[in-house]
Amino acid sequence: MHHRGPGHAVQPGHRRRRRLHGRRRAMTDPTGTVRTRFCPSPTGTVHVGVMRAALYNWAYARHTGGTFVLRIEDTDAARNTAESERHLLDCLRWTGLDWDEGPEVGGPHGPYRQSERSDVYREVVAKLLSAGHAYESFSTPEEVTARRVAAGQDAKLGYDGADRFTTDAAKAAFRAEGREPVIRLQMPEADLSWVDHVRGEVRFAAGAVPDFVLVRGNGSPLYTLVNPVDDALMGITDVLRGEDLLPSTPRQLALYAALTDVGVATATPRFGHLPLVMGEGNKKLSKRDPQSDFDVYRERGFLPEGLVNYLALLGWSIADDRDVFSPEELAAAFDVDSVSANPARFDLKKAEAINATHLRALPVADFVARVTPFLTAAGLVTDPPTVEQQRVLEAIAPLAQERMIVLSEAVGLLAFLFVDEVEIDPAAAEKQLSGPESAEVLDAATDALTALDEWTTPALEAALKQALVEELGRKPRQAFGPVRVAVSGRTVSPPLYESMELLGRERTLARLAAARARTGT
RNA sequence: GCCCCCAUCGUCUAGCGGUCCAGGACGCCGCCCUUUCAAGGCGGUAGCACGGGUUCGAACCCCGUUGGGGGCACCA
Repeated sequence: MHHRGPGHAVQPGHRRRRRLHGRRRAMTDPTGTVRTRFCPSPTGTVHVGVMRAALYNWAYARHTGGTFVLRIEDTDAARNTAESERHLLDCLRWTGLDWDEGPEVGGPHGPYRQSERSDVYREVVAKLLSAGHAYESFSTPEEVTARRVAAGQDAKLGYDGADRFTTDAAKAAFRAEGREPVIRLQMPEADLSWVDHVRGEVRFAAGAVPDFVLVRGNGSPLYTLVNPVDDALMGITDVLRGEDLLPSTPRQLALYAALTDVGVATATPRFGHLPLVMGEGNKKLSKRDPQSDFDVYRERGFLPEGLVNYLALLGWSIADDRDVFSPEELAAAFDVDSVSANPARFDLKKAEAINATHLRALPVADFVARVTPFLTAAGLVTDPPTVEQQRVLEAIAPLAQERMIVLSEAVGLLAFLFVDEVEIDPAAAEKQLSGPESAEVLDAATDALTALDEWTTPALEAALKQALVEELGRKPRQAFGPVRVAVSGRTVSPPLYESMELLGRERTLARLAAARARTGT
């Protein structure tokens, strides 16, 4: 593979300018191989935007021959559950995003769950405090707001730095009245800027970001502390995350400078802020939106490689004339520096089209293996399938495969082959099984097929065409519509003759009779 | 309100100053194929938000306007 890790010569192309600007970085660039991370907070459903971020981190690590780290950010005990974490890991595995370090696989920088790292944070905070980068702050949120308002300012400006120089005596007095301080980082006086992988140089003016809280009054650490500390300790070189976190980057930069000063960090990672995944109506795809739940795609029978392909397309393209590719091709080609800065709307239609392409490209045996669990879950085939069920499945698979978008559709499309009596879709019956014309067609078909001695696809085709098209004079769509519905229960089915052959003479004739009875003539 | 990000077909994108009266994909429309529905093949529809610069030349660079989005917690 072509390695283009940081520190290497810049590649041709427009992204070069970002790298060149990078020369002006004030802080130390990471050196060595790329280390990316995915650090979800397991709080319930898995969001597609979050999985896209995981995918890009994985792909960048794989592309550069680097390391992909998984870390669980469960500092908010009230919102995180073991069940959610299991589910998250399961989603990652299903998607094929294997991690080199993290829960269940270990690694040299563990533990990889923040709930197990309290001692680490305590130690770091002590260093920050004694070096004067952080301080105890006794102001309550109400007091801060009151001060802003009194000064005629917008309360949204946030904390005002009033406690930076609280004396020991004053602290003692606050403690005496039962107050517990939060610990804040003292922000530097200089502008904070970085060269973003996706956006180029981004700059925040000095003073624009208030001293922020690192540790709660009750002593528990916050994300604002823990996330950069762990990135530093785990040697993360490239932080690729959603654009919604971009405004917090100045704080991280300031913290990194402090961490470097006290010897906890050796370098500041590069950042890449990925475009947001939008839902309908130009809004960030929220957790409330059913479209955002990663599970629904799995359950509908999206292929992992199909979903990976589509998710990768949300902000990136592999070439100007192609958009279908495998996870391996993604890993080989992916470069964060060519990720688009535009927000991307999740387009279900396109996701389905991409998935359908992958589905059709599957070797038949593979397709059968993947579709079987869906049929089993629906109670159509046993687990494992019987020899006969397997035979039918393998025979119909190539025909079914090319008319499906997701695996779950196999249930509706193939059910008729695995039951004695087919359940007829009312709308289909209304359309094809009512009136004397339908009765006539079904009668003619029944006669022709009863007389048929060879029950094969070519024989069935010849007999039906002869009886319905030639003798009855029906147009093909009028001739075969009723027969199709009678046999399969739907207006959409695998090819008719093949289906009838697989179904066998007895069940086919029984269904024609049953349908004939419904015509009401 | 303040800070930040973004701006090419309806959607996702290619485009990196001339090779662009802007390419691909999804969608949509039409035709072909055809036993339904698909698939497949062929063709079509549709876009550089606006205004100023810079330049011999701008979708591409700069500034502004407008529009959209995100963030402003003792959540992550």
